Order: sequence, then C-alpha cells, then structure tokens
Amino acid sequence: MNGKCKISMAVIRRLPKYHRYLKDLLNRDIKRISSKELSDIIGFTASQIRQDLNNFGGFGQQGYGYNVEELYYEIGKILGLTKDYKTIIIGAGNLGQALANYTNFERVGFEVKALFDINPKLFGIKIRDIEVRDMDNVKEFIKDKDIDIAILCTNKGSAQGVADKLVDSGIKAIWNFAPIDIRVPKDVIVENVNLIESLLTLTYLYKSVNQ
Amino acid sequence: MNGKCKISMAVIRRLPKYHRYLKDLLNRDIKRISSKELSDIIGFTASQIRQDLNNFGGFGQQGYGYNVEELYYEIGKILGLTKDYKTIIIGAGNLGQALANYTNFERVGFEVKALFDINPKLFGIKIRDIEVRDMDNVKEFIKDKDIDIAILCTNKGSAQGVADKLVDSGIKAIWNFAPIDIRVPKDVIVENVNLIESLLTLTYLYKSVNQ
DNA sequence: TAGATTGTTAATCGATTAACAATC
DNA sequence: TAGATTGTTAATCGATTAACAATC
Repeated sequence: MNGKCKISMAVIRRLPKYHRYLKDLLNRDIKRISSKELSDIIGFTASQIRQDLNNFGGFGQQGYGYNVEELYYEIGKILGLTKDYKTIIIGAGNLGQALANYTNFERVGFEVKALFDINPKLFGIKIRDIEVRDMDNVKEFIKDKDIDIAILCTNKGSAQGVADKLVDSGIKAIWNFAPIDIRVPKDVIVENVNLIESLLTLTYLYKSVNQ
Repeated sequence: MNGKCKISMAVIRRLPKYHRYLKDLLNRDIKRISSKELSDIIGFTASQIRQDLNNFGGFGQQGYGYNVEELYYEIGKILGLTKDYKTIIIGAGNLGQALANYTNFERVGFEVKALFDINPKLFGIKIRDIEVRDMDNVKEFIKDKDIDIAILCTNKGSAQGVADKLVDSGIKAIWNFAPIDIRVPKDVIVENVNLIESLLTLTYLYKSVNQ
C-alpha cells in the first residue's frame, strides 16, 4: 500500500511466515489476535510484528488487535496472491519431476503448465497431467501460454544458458534450484533455493553445538 | 578456531558461498586471490570478506592475499566437512525420492543410508541402492548405523510427530522440508527449507518490480 | 626497499526493541 | 469511562563499511 517506500529483505522474508501462521489461526477458527499473542506462537517480538505490519498499512485496531481473516487476506495481497501464477519447470530430472508432483503449490495458486528438457527420451512423458516438452519450443510456449515463473531445475552447467534463454523469452521471475548464482538483468527476479548451502549451514551448526 | 566467540547467522550463511566460489577458483587453477578480487566475483565487499574470514583466523597474508587451496580447505573444515555424514530420509514420497536420487550430496560427503515411510507398499523398494524401510524400525536403525542427520520429507501433519521420534532416537540434526516449524530441544539443530516461503518471496518481489 | 594487501579498529548504517501517546 | 492494544517515535543493538597501521 505504502507506494514507493523500500521494504527491507528482512521484513519481506518474514511475510510468508505471517501468512502461514494466520492461515493456521483461521483454520482453528480464531477471529482476532494481538501482536503479543501472535508473538508467542510465531516467535518474533510483538514490537517487530507491529513494525513489520505498519510498513504496509494500519491493519490493526487499538484495544482490539488484528482481525485474523482480514490480516491473512491483506498479507496474501501484499505477497501477490490475488492472481494465479502460470509456471514451467526446466529440467525434468528427479527434482523437476518431484516439484511437478508437489500439489501444495496449487493450493496457493501456482499451476505447472509444462516441464521442459533437452533429452528426447523424456518428450511426451506425463507427470500427473503435465507433459515433458522439447526445450527448443520453450520460447513459443512462454509467449503463447503467458507463463509468469520459470522453475530452474537443470544441473549447474546448463543453468546460465537456460536462464539466458528464459530471459530472452520474456520471463521476469526465476525460481532457481541449480547450485549456481545466475546472472540476469535487473528487472528479472531470481529466488535461489540452494540445497547444498542449506545443508552446509546445518553441518556448521551441528558441529558447533555437538563439539 | 576462535573457540567460544559467537558467530552471527549472517556470517554463517555466507560461509557455504565462499566454499562454493573457492571450489570454482580451484577448478580453474587459480592459486591466490585478494579480498578485492573475490569481492568482484562473489559480490560481497572486500571489507566484509576480510571481516568474515577473520572471525575464524588469519588465513591471508599481507601484500599477497589468500591461498585459494588453503582457504577452501579451511572453510570446509569450519563447515564440518572433514568427516562424512550418514543421513536418512523420512518420507519416501516424491521429494524424499528425488533427494535420494540427488547425487550432488555425495560429492560433499553426505551419504543417504535409507528412506523411511509408514506406507507398507513402499517397503523394500530401492531408489538407486537405497532401500525404503518401515518407520517402526527407525530408532534401531539410527542407533545401529550411527546416523547423524535426518532429512524430514513428510507432510505437514506428520512432521512434528516424526521429529519427536527422531529426537527420541538421538538425532541431533534435522534438515526439514516439511512446511511447518517443528519444535525440538535446544541441542538439536533444525535447518528449514520451506519451499512455499521461498516461492512467496519470489512473487512479492516480482509484483514489486513488475507493477 | 616499495608496493600490495591483510587484520583490525572506528564510523556508519540499518534493523530490532522499548516506550508511550493515540485511540478503539 | 477504563482497559487494552495499536501505531509510531526514540533508543539500542548489531552488522556492514571505511580507514589505516601492520606486515609480507
């Protein structure tokens, strides 16, 4: 809501967590919640919660707290969940196939329209009802079907080349599972899920605590 | 090296990235690198790089920079990569199977010893040479095989119960792919990979940039 | 030695927490 | 109205950047 103001990444990364906890509260039929109560279950300070939410508008009411349903809806709106997103998965290997099978994405409004690969043996195979297609046709498909998000599940070596092709095809958002930092123009958003980095963080902490 | 000193999470999460870029430099036969040169390729400031590394010891040499091979080795040591880790995957669904198939983990020293599930139809199935076993036998298996890390790939509903069972079995590190924050004792490390949170961060940024 | 670059201290910046007036 | 809780400003804390003496 607040127009131009720059929101820090620290705040942005907390938003999905608010969204998730509010959904839980909604499922448990809880109508209202104060920043203090939310603090107890989500683990951020009440002060931080109020600061975070006030970046986007005054969703609360003094003396009452926040209306759970309204706040859930507002944060969803902030996160861009008012539209459905059309996605494609590039790389129909194990990870690509697993993500194509992961039905949780649909619940939040994401639909996988196709998988793409360069291996002709995979063309035509269907994961659920999602077909594996020839990477050569990706640009046409993206234009025709108005794809919003590309999910990059190739190996390290192919990732940058594929990213270039996606950018050339007009893609503005890449969810990158390849273990490499891809270079893209400034107006293209990349969100990395680097499994090895996550795993090494775990071993670091494990080692620190357990001698 | 520095014993007790508390290292901030911001620093810790940068360590795997140093490790990865140093590996690249090593593959390209580059022997030495200054903080300035590393800054250009990794994208942190030279000052930050020197600060980060000095949390763990003086790995550089004035007037020269850092020895790539030595620094790579030292950061690997800090991350706990001097030993191999035995892991098990809980939940032999799509994601569990995809992770069992993901051979990149082995390159860094992680071995998947078994998958566990509660669905009898899956018992005995092999992913590569990794067998799916009965969840009822998980405690015994963890003790017998000295498992270090459990990779949690169940659905949301089962995650906390499974986590409790793992903790009871002596597991001290959980890599959690279930979309929920699990509660564990303080000496147990949990590293979350929350795909939905990552995806919603992407849509937030996408929406902010592309109107 | 002179030049280069680290290790480290000081300065700045940004994020979190505390406090409290506004107000429901 | 009195009590509760927000919205918001001020204070604190921590992380990043700048600067420079130490030293290879």
